[in-house]
Amino acid sequence: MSETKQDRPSYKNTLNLPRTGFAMKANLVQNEPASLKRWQEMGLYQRLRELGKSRKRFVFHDGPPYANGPIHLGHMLNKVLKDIVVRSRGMLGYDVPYVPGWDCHGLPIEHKVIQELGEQAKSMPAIQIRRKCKASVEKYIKLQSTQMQRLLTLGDYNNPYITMLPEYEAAELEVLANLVERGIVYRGLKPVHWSIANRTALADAELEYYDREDTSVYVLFEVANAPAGAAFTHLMIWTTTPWTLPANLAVAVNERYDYGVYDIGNGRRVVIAVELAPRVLAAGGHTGSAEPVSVLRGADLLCVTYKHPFIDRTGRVVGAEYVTLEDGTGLVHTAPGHGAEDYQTGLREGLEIYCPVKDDGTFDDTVPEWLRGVDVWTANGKVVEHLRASGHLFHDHKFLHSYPHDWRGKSPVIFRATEQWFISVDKPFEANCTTASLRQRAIDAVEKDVTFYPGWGRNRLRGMLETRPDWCISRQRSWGVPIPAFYPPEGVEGEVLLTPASVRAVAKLIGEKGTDVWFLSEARDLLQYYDPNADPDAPQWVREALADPNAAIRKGSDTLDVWVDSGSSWNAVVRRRFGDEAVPTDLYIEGSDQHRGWFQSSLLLAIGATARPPFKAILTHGFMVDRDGKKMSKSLGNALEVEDLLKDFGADVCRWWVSSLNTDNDIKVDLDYFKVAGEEYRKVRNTLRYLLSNLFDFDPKAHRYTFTETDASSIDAWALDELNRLTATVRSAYEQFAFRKAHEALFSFCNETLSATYLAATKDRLYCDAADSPRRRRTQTAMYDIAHALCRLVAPILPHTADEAFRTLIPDGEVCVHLELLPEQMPIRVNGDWQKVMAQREVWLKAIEDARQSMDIDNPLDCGLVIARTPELEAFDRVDLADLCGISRVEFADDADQPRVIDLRHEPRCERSWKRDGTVKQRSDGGMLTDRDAAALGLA
RNA sequence: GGGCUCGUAGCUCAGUUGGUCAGAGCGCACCCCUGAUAAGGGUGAGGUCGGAAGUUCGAAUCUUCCCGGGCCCA
Repeated sequence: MSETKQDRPSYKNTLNLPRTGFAMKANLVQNEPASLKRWQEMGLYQRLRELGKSRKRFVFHDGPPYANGPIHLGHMLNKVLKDIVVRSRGMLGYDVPYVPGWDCHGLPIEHKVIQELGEQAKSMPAIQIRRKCKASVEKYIKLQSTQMQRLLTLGDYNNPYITMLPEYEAAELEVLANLVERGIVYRGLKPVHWSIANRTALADAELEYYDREDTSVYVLFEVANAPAGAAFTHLMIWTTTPWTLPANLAVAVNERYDYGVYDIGNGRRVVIAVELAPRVLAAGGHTGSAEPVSVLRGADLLCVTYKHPFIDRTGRVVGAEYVTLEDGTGLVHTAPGHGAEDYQTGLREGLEIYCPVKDDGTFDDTVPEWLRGVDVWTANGKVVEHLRASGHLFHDHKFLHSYPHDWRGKSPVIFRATEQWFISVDKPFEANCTTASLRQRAIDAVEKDVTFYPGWGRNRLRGMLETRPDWCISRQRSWGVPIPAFYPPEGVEGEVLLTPASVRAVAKLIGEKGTDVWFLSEARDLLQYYDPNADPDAPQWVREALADPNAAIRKGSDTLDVWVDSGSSWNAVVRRRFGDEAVPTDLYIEGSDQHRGWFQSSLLLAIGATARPPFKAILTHGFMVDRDGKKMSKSLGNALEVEDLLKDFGADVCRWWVSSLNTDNDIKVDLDYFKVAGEEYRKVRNTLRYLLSNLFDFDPKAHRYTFTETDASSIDAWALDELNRLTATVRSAYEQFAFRKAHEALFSFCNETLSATYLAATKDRLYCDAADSPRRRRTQTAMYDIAHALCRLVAPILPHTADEAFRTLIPDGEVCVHLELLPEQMPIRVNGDWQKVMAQREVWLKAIEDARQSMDIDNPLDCGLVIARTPELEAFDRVDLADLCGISRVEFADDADQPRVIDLRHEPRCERSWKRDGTVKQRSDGGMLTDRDAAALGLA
């Protein structure tokens, strides 16, 4: 035990120890903004567009987030995924323009602005509200843009698309004009929440629910025409809104329920759902038997018709799934003009969407005399009394229920059918030499022309298309793109003006002045580009009215559903910026909720306008849930903030986390997962750092080693072959948008192939060989190529770290890894038996571990290994094999069926390399050295 | 209530058309190194594949039902 460091020469400073300026600690939070700034200053996005001029284009189109707050985790996931696509496709050799966009119009923003304004909003003209909305949107676009760029996403942030800019709005109206030209835009009735006080439609977000006392009534409808042998005379319905009874056109039943016939006296046999009958009969004070005379299925009632209790008309029984046994009688009063479900039923059954209530809440002249001009609240009482008097009322009672109120006026709202604009999904139109409906064309496209990632997206989108109703595209709002419709002057009969030519004329004006012009100008001025004489579709009144300077043409006050805004982006952005051939776009990426939202609105508008889908492929990702799989929300307190994550971990760690996910379904989020991602990131970073640090004295121009046939069995050839495998895996993963696969391969390569195997095995030669030894230079050559390739392979995921490492590897000042392409396969000859050797290594390591336990050896360098002599193994360098096991030497033996570990502690130990390889002896400087170390020092 | 979808070791995930498929990494435990050091290496322990029934010679993998999530509707 005399080998103490004190009395022996120290060789540490004769070693080629690693050194590098690439810090172990990433300091992402400080350093990433510097990368961002560097890329901005060098015009990285523009330079990539320049490089891309000669390349095939891959058009990826961004779905616009809503500009109404800071970005959240969902945005982070979405934007990072998109950025990995953009960067990886670019490095695969495509030209990938990326134009980020923002969705600006719509109720949530208007709602928030109005709420902030408070009382004064009521008296404010639309144009003022719009200006406030615009300011709010601009604020959030700025914020979100900064945050997205902080996530190191690359795009045309200097020239994004913004749906409230005139050029966008004009392009959107062009799409509308095309749909009008197809003949599939029409005006029809639809019930909406209606504020009588404000004479306006309200959206769900504008409702507040308060308790209200109303009268609920059980009403008898006399059967007009029942199936032969039917034992009933009346149907009993229940409603809490007696004022809607004048609009009753049907009674809905659930076909699967049992309905009983009950004798309630005076020859009346009434139908009530069996399950509800006892309650109903008791409530009505019925004293007779509660046993049904007979029982039938809901389906058996479908052909029944009945007489309206106070209007001369018959209604009929229809089936509806929404009929439940919670309240009422199991027979639901249906007024298609006064209820959402009733409306759907009405559409399906071909009923009139009948609404006798005017915008001031009073009845029109289509109702009986005694109700005309009466407001609905007064009508409630009148209807009840009328029913009572005529013997149609079985029971009535006051009750308290939660009822929607206008959040501004606090007054109760009603459901009222109003005129709205629709896009028909079932009306066939001519295009591409075929006649088919929008629905059919969309389904065909989904079946044949669109690729879905994951595949089940196709089923989902198709299912939604199959069942969706006509698209109601009008909203009674201020903050949106106006529907450019014109109505004849008061007192003049005539159809509304909305023709392809008129829409295009207004689109031209809006393209110049923006949609504010609609709210600021007279109808006549809005039509300045419109020539009715050149428009064969122009209604007659338009020609006359435009010719008469005194005619007061009225402009419409509806705006377009915001989904028409974003759904037009394939035209407003892709086609306008990149030309006709850029549509269909190669890829859309959004959360799976967009099967109903943007994917569908884009698909319908593009097919309606061009008869082609807007995209070739759709990639969807799931939603964030917490670690228990529950929905994330601020109110539950389980939401993480993007700002915090960026501050605590940095963008590259967040991106590394995103790339680790299986994004097909729900995505669990928890702070701990970011810590794990941080650990993995450090591993990757350290691996890169170690590669770089061992290249400190390597100049590829001067020192590159040329591999030959004889190097095929070297561990360096093995490592380069592994790099080729990695390259193939990662390229393929990027091509298939399988980022998790790329992530896994990259991590495994850094962690196992490099850190635990190759770098551990080559450490000795890098440190102890003569700096210029061919063996060392060969390893450095391999490591250089590996580092160079690895930087590029991780660049789409870790843009900052990859560039930092790349710039360390090539200390030129000018390079940027994001201007490079992904590596290709390198020509390298490798001994195919390496795979077997690596499998054997597992066995050897196990044997060594066992021996260290049984022989009480601490340091593996005190071990040698005897292994079977086979022609296969003898092709390999025994030093390589020993280094792979971290031991001093390997010997072959004919009798070594099982690997045999030998204790070398009795042999001399090299004071420089710490190996006991059998060549250690005292050298001319007095030190104990191996032959290799002596040679490295030039000693005899 | 309906459509689509998910539920594999503590965690994140692989598991093609049913037959060594019960796997990987992380984490954890133990050990080593101290010339990648707020680093590095080795070994090991963990799961009746959400539950039940069924089809089959054989199922994590097919069918049905149930339980628990998610998105979108109602």
